[in-house]
Amino acid sequence: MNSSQKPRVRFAPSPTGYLHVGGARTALFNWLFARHEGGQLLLRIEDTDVERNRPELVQGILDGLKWLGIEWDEGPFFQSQRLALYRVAAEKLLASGAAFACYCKASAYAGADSAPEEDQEGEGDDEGPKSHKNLACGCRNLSEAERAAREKEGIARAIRFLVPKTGTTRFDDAVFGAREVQNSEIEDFVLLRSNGIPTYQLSVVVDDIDMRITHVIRGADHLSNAPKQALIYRALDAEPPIFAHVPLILGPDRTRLSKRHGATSVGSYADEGFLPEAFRNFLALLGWSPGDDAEFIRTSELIQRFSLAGVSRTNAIFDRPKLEWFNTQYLQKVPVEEIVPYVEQELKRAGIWQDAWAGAERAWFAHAVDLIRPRTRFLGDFATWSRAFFTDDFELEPEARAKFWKDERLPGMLGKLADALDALPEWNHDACDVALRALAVAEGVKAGLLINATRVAIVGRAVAPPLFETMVVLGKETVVSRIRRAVPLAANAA
RNA sequence: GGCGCUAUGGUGCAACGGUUAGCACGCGGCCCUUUCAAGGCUGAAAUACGGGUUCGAUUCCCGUUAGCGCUACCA
Repeated sequence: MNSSQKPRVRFAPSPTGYLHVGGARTALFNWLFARHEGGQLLLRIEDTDVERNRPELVQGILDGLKWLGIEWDEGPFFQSQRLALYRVAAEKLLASGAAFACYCKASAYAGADSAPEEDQEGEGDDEGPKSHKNLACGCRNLSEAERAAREKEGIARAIRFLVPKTGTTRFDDAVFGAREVQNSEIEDFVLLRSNGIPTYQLSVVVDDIDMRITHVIRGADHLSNAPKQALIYRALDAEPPIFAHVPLILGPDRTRLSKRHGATSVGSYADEGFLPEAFRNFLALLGWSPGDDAEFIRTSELIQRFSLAGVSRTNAIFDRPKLEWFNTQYLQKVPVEEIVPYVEQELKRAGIWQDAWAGAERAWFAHAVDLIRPRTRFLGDFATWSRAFFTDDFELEPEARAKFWKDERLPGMLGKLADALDALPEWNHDACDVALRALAVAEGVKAGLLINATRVAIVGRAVAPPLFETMVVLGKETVVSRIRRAVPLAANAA
């Protein structure tokens, strides 16, 4: 009944690029907040910039959110399909006197990239739009006659908000506290462009009112937009929501994250083999803290502990090594069953998946994954260095052969080992262990020499799980034949 | 330039007037050891600077500096 009391938040990306780390973090905070409060999360695509819109990017954003495990309760809504709503609001504001018609020509900035930068030091400081505080547009003083004249001329009209010259505007921010800004510092911003399309300031407010959004959680780069929006809310007879501006995520060079920082789209992290939950955990701790030293926090607990009060006010730098650390932690600490599906996906991608592993050999598969995972860093590791666990089609790493097949007695010993193992009545860890060590004693070598050489023979790598457990997982037949196959190769190496 | 926000080791966070300033990543060392990880122990490493307020400041106030944001008919 009182579901209307529950918070409603939204994630509102604009399809001008892929879903990047910063956006993902904003989406995550919105989602954690909604789940924690038992509220709703809406997804809204802010595609009012016809110039830079890339409709084909929308799907990528949705995919990124899905990979992250962030599900929304309503939407996606597209602002491009709600244009009438914004025009009505703009007209209403015009009629009430809160806004005025502007006939200035849209500033000629078509050249997109910043012109030569006004870097001349001693400029006359009286020219140019940003040279001084002439924030009020001249059109606000147009007489009725002047206005009519321009209309007659057919000059396209934009609608600007008539910002009061005095007084202050206040709003609440759950992160930055109660804020108050001088109206004299706010320019007469555009609400509706001369082409009839609303600007961000208008559409965001109209939608947030219409969608009954209670908390606006977004990047701190919008902090200075909040007062303008609060002005619109009140002019529209609505109460502003509670804002929560979260600090920005910067690249290692302390500048805003962008393409030049390499992989910044969440999709690239999926491709690299990160687990969504590890990524979430990492992201959650960028600009938020549960209040204590906890770091490995599973998503369910993140939801329980999330609070806007824990959001910090300082920008955070994206630390890739720490992200990788979280990934290894999840790869090895979470119950195996949880990562088995990801490994399955990975092996399918590599073309070495066998359906039996999801059926009759399910337990075997989980065991193999469990054996391998302590040394994995990315999901891809299951199809690369530990490939030999799943297919006979694997390479014997040259470096591994060079390192562990130096001794010229090895070919002979490997042959004897294969025979001894083959003769084993029982195939288990201890039996293999005893057989190998007995041979080492008989041959007068350290067990380590044989162990390392055998590891290379059966999995092709110097870096792999403990040998005897590996033997058990691989099975007698495979182990024996791989060792025999290695004998001549070891002879060459030595 | 104007307005605003921020400021704890290299990085991410704790300490919300009184701690030998804590944890984690990364880096070094040691242990463990069957390779490599993981794990355990351990070392180096921080309150930007200057003024206040206070018995006492990382913490509150002011200034400086630095970084970031906004300053578009982009979001």
